[in-house]
Amino acid sequence: MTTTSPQGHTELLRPDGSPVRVLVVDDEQSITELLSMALRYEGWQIRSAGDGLGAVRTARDFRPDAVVLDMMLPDMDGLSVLGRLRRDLPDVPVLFLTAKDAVEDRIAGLTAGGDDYVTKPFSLEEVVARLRGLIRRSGAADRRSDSVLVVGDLTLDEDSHEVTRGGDGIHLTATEFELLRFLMRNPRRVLSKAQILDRVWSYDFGGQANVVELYISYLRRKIDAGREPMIHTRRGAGYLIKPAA
Amino acid sequence: MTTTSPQGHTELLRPDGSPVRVLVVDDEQSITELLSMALRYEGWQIRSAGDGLGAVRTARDFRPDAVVLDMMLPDMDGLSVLGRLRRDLPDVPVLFLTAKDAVEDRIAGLTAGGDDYVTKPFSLEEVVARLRGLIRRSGAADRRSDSVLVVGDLTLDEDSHEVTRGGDGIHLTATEFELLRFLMRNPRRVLSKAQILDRVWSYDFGGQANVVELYISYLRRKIDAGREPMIHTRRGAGYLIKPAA
DNA sequence: CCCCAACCTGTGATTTCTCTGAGAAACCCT
DNA sequence: AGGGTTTCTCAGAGAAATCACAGGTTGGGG
Repeated sequence: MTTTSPQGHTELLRPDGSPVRVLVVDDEQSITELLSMALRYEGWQIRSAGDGLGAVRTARDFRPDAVVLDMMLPDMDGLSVLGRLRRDLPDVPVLFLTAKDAVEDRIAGLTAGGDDYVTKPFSLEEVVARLRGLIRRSGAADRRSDSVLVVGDLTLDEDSHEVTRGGDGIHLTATEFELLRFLMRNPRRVLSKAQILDRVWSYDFGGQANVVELYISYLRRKIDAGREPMIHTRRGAGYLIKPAA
Repeated sequence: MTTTSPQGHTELLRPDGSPVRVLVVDDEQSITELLSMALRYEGWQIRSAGDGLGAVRTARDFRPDAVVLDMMLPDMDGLSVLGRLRRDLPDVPVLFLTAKDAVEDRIAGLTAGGDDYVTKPFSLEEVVARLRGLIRRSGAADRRSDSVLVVGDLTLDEDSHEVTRGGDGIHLTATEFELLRFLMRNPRRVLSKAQILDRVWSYDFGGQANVVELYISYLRRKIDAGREPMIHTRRGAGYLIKPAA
């Protein structure tokens, strides 16, 4: 089952129609706050914990549909937390947060059970997309919602990373793909450059705000090239995407 | 009967449509957890036990369609467990886990009856593949789903390990075969290097993640050589296989 | 109708990611 | 033990992606 969220895109719901529940675990409060805010915006119900013990305790009565778990916690290591979580909630999917330069071998085995991970610093779009994927595949959401976004004759497949316009395949880079996904998840809505920067670029991006203009330019070249444009500028406000019609 | 699993590939179901049940027996908890996670992800229902007695007791009321049994248990030796299991469930197929240097001839005798074994450290793809084979042949799954994966003009036979492209036979090494099988069981899906490493390489592999790149390179040489490529790189995301069309 | 802020986009430096050759070590079969 | 095969590390070449910068363009308020 899906319904329309305050943000305008379809959201996942549990079989009984109640919102999806996500537990966020990180010791840096700025991170839990950032994530909580972003995930609530998805229409999900969020709880957070700052350490492993709190996570296990919270999970027990909150019974989340998914967990976002930092691998680096003050009191226990990520794997122990995982083990304890799994004792109470054997099927809950977990999205791990790891440091970019963290030893790769810590990652080993984490995705084996269908779990997933993102490296810090992450972009919110990436976290949300992966979480949606995990929840979708775990069956916690009752609709086997498919992974394809459609706006007009433009399609974007989140599984295969395939993008087509009018049937023609279009190759996008990773950043272009995320930007387009964000636009397509919010069709007909004006998104400011600040919003785009906050969602699509990682939270520690320190560069020039005009990367957004640049990447919009790239996208137009690939998506609107010689066709009825779908990406529109609202001067002073931001950008929006809508069907060419 | 088959249906589409959360992962997108077809899964085995019992004649009455209920999920396949598998009992996992190992004294190392990290192993039972790893296996439970991976096998649940196949859509199967999993119970685990840490010793022979627990295994026999659990089997009695769980009535699994297959058992994964470590030969090295603290309380009894593998053969006794097997004997007791067979008293309650005469036909259940068993996948033995053995140490690499275990006495081969003993195993050989065991597998004569249709059982199978893998050596530790194993790869999850291998365990899953063997289990699928056992369950398929035992008739617990109602469709004798055939053992050939097909993507475009590429075929891979899980029983005979035969691989062909456009009718031509292709010789693959064991690792190449497992990698290709994993790709073909997830066609049109981007699989990250981490996912591939977690599924195709053994759980204790501590090496460089670029073995994946290397083996993709080998596969391309053998499968895509001079033809329309089927293996594609999604830079920054992973690899996927799809029909050349 | 003019001007300026906002926006667009070409260029190229830098960084990141991927591919693959060469060779060492392990393995296997006889 | 010996030769062929397989697995894997290492490292360099090459390709692709990201981004800063800057000059050009546009649109709308005054």
